[in-house]
Amino acid sequence: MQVDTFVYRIHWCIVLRMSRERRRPTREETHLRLLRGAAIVFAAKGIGASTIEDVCNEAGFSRGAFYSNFESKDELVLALLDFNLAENTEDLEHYIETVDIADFLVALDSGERARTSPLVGQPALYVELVMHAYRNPENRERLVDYQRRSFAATKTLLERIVELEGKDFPGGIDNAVALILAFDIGLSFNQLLDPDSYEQGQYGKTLAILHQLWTQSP
Amino acid sequence: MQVDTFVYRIHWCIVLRMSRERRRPTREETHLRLLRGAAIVFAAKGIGASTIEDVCNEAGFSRGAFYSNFESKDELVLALLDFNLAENTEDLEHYIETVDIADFLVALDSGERARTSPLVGQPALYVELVMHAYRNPENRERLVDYQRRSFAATKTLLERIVELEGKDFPGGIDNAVALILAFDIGLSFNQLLDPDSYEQGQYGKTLAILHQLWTQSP
DNA sequence: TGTACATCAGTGAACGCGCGTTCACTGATGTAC
DNA sequence: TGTACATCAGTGAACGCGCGTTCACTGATGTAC
Repeated sequence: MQVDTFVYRIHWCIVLRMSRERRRPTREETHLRLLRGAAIVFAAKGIGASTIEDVCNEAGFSRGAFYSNFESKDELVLALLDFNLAENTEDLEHYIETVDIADFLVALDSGERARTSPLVGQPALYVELVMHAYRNPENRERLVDYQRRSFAATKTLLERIVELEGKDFPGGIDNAVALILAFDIGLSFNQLLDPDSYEQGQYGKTLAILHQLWTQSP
Repeated sequence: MQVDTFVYRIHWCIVLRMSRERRRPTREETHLRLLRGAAIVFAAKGIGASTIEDVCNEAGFSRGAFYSNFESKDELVLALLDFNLAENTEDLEHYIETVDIADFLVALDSGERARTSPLVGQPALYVELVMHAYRNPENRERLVDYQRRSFAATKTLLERIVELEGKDFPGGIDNAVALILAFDIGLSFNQLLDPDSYEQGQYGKTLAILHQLWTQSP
């Protein structure tokens, strides 16, 4: 690139922003709004029953805009999966590495939901994504990878607790991790249809009871 | 009905069976084969992605036959739900009332899967039916009813165990039931995508560990 | 800061396939004697 | 056990709506001077 070209570019970068205001979302914004729309619509109607038009209405774009940003409906699902899982794994791994274990256990006792949950607060979307991935090899591979990272992260947390208490889990740590993760998603799943049959904070409360049973065991 | 008519009917009931053999399944058989076909197809492809034709091919009938037996696709899903839940609840309730608790606990120790599971061996179908019911009021009502009956049946089982051991669950029995049921469906759910990461008999083994932790607790 | 032009993000009408549903028909089963 | 007829379960072609996808177009943004 020649120097004069470079100077022009800098020049216009500054000038254009002042002379012509953006009247259209950036490409990145459009992409993100479509993903957010998809998350909302998929959770509400299910992936299969959601139409591209539903997603576009939710995001405020036309169907043409959708196809300018995504290859197909399948690619949208994959993109949403990647987007959510990446965000969620980072978040979880960071939390688990930095949390103070004593604080964590106190929080459990107070019934606070632990941070092990996949896509916290969107169980219906998570179930949709899992069932879709169950039938789509590419999505499946990525979701399995995510599940194993969640497993590993949770295992790290338990290892830190084991170290603190100086006491092993009967049946092995992998079993304990599997129990915690399965209870987490299973409880969310059962609460989907019948939330009234469960208490607020039941997940944390139950884990606290299990923790107590374990620490008090001979 | 006049007596001579009655006599004729009896007469032909016997005679026809010998003179003309059935070349067509009875209406009841057709109905059942369509339901079985639906169970297989729905589990494999998901309810939304399954077509009436898929179900008919699986059952060996034409689409016309389907509409002679069911009002619509939605009615098929509802019928399948009712059929499976009725069978499953009865089965579970009967098992729980008659099982010998000592035998039950021994079986647990050996890693045998307990009989609390909804639609044992068809987790994908169960998840499909739940997500469909999540969005269809009529189906939802029936599935919630089923879940509460499962809950009650499992609670009966635990009450018998509590009586046997002479010891209460910390946190209350409802909590223990919720834990067991959530762990059950959650483990099946997590195993869907990644069966290799779990051992055979992990459900029973883990429940046995929990049982032991509980009985040994002070 | 302005202008001319190129590019390209987003529009919305149109296409066509697939699927749920219908319907005229066939031949098997039920009924009456 | 046989016959005549009515009924009705199941067939498969046809219909038409809805949805994924395409495409010619518009006007906003990027580029060069």
